[in-house]
Amino acid sequence: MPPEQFQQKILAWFDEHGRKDLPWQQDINPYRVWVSEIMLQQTQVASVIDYFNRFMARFPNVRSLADAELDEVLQHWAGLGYYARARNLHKTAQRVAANQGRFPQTVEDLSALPGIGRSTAGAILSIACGQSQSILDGNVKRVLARFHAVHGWPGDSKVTAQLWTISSQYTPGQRTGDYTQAMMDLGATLCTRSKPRCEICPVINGCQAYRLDLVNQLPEPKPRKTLPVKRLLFLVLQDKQKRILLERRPPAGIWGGLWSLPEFADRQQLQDWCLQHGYQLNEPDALPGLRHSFSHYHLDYTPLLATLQNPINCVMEADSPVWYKANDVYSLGLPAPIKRLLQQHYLEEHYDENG
DNA sequence: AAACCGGGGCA
DNA sequence: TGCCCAGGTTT
Repeated sequence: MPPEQFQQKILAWFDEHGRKDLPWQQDINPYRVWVSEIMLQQTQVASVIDYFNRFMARFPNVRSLADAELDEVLQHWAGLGYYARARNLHKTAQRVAANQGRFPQTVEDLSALPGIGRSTAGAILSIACGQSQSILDGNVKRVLARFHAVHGWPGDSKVTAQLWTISSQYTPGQRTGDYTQAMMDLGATLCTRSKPRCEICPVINGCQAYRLDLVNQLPEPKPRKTLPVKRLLFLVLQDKQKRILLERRPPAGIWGGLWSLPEFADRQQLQDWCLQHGYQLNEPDALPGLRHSFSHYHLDYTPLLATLQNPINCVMEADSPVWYKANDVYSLGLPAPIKRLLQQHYLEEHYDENG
């Protein structure tokens, strides 16, 4: 989609559906836009409104903010979090006040101020100063990553650079302030991280992620440095003939379709399961915990050893569990950690029998 | 329980 | 240059 058409659709959507009655969209000036942008970096629109109004009532202009005690600024920030930003706000107000209250009018000079980066500078200059400058906040990153089907994590420097290029290509020469607000609004309300409302998006026609059915895959998440850990219990349940209970796993997911030991998130789940199946167990012995690592997570599991007290009513249903003797287990194609666990178990059993 | 957010600060 | 951080909200 050519940039002119993209801009026209975005601006038409903004005219019809965009929010235009937010407090910082009234009496627009660099000071109000700056404060609102800093607040909006960390908090949703709905909660920022009250903070912004109270902040403006107490610090109506950059001079009043510069002259205030830091403690009072922090008090008005209390509850927003990221308190370093309130300190930066105060420091920057003092620098701007020292410049006769005039904000720098270039991205370079603006972003030299504490707490103002390239994107915030672009927002201030486009919204409050009528300049044609691009932004790239989290919302716009998501919109553009999807629109151009940009793979990779947007926080990666190469991906960020790519997205800045795209952002510049689409930024209009006219009505840039409205366009900036529209893009942030679109990302916040339609092109959301989960459950995006593509069916009412003004630029669905040109959206590559939509065309390729990648909307839910893009933007890609931050690569995990440490793999997540899942914890569960495996039940080694033995009957009086020393057979072990095995279940067939569901066809999808890890070890799909393989035989395995019954697994539980916790002991309560185990109890419920026993009740459901009419199994009466002695109190299970927990063996030392073990770890099995997959490419995408670590599985920390605790084997529980228990003995069945009551005889089994053998129900021959399609997905009923089976009881297997030691030797049969090995021919069954078990997941490696389960196989190891059972081998270990039988070795110990054997050892016990022989004293 | 973990991702997210834009910029600062440090190796 | 790249990594970690803050801290409240969302998923």
